[in-house]
Amino acid sequence: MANEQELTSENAQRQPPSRRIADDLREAIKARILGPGDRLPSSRELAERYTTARNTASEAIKILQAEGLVDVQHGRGAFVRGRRPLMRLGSNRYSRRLRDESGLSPFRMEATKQGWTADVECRSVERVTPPEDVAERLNVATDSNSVIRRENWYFADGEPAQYGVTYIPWTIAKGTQLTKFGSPVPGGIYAYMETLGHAVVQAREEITARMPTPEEARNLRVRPGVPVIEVLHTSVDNDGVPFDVTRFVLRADVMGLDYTIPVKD
Amino acid sequence: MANEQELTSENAQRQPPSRRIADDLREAIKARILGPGDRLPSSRELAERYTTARNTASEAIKILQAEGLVDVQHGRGAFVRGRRPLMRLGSNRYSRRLRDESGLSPFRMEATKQGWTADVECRSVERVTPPEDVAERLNVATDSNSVIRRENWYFADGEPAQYGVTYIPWTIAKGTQLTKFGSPVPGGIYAYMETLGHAVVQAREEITARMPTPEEARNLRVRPGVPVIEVLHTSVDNDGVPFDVTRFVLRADVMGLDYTIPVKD
DNA sequence: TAGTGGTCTAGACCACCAT
DNA sequence: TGGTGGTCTAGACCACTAT
Repeated sequence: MANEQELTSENAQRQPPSRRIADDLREAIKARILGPGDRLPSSRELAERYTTARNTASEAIKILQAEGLVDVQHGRGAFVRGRRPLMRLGSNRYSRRLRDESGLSPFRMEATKQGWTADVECRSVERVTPPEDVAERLNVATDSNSVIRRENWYFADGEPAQYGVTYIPWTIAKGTQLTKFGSPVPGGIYAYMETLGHAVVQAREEITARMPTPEEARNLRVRPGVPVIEVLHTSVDNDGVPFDVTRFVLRADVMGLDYTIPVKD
Repeated sequence: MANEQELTSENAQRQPPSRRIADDLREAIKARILGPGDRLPSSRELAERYTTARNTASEAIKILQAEGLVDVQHGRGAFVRGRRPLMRLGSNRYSRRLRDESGLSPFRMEATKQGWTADVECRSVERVTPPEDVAERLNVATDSNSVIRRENWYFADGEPAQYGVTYIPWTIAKGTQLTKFGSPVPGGIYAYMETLGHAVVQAREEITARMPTPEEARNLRVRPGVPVIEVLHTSVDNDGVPFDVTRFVLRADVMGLDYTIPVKD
């Protein structure tokens, strides 16, 4: 149990009690009086200590939760979050040489290299009409079944870490393994696409961050206060033709991105 | 004013009322019954409509706020958020040619090209001891005043969009304009560094996302429910020497990143 | 079973915004 | 001024976790 301390401070009396309590706790966390993994005082305890209603103490804890500082567990308590493990994606994840050396798909390669167990699960493969932003990048029509959609889920040490929805023009996927469920070859989709004459020569990645939808929160098992990173990836082959767009959604508490880019003159 | 509608639905009776209200509102937003900019029913109105306490209705609105779906304004109401403007950073932002053509620093170049007015404000320049992760990347000692720290704030159309804290080894900055307040030349720091023999030949950018600290939220003026993107940038010159590390923090509701990367074999 | 968080009620006061 | 959100109180019941 985390030890007691003089958590009180005379910060801004004009602040509402819930903020004040949150401030005190935040300071205690920063000062390492409450270290990673430590349990915060219970809401009842805080309420008593600050002579407020329990509601108010709960509000304070919610504030820290929304800041991503603590991890609240029903029936157990609120715990100080440890620093993020930060698993990163390299920028040469599509390099053929690296793939050939390891025989692994990009995600498996990154994960195992960093000491995680990796699992990839194909959830669905269907022919659909693409969303607008995808259609734009692939140069396909938005009003017909012009693409194959493949949904994959990625796990690190058994925990969901990201998912990706890949769109491939039907004109490319037609009659190939890409229309079938599961990975076409052990090396992943890109290894297979290369045998079809589409090697990744250039990639564009558009990155945004946002809060997860409730569905994403449920499926990725992210707790409140953890954002997701969305990466819209486009692969371009040696003819300058975009042949795949994938929307990745990563848990920001587990994953980050790491790019090394040459700067042209 | 947003019009009325049958917002109720018989979704999961087992859910707490606040969730149920939030679900209904979320659906209405997705269905465009409540479009961007529309005002949600007030907490009092919701409470009456669902026969709950106002507290409960407020909770529901807070849920949507935390999801980044609505923007709550004190004394005015809760409004449906529009889609993000998405201002993006190019990957060749450090290209010398582009800089020479425009005479602008990277941020100004990006912003003006996309139709924004750009402002950059130098907040402070001091000699300090670097944080650990920065020292690691710069190969400097962590226990002395081994770096110059420069803090810049960036505004798009007058609104804060990001800030950046740059660290440069003292051995490089010593005796140069870099130790002085403000931008050394109109083209920005990198234009100046190039005259010192340090051209950016390679850049590494490590990207994570998280919720803002209260201080960041205040200064960047982000509303609750909006994450920030953190970019740890490292510049490497033609001798392979890292000569600058900058930690950028971007508002995720205004900015995104856009990388185009060549994939080597 | 005792302790924890989750959520609710009913009413209250304050601060902010528009008119 | 009347409507809006922000927050508080005091007490209650439920669900989950540990023992």
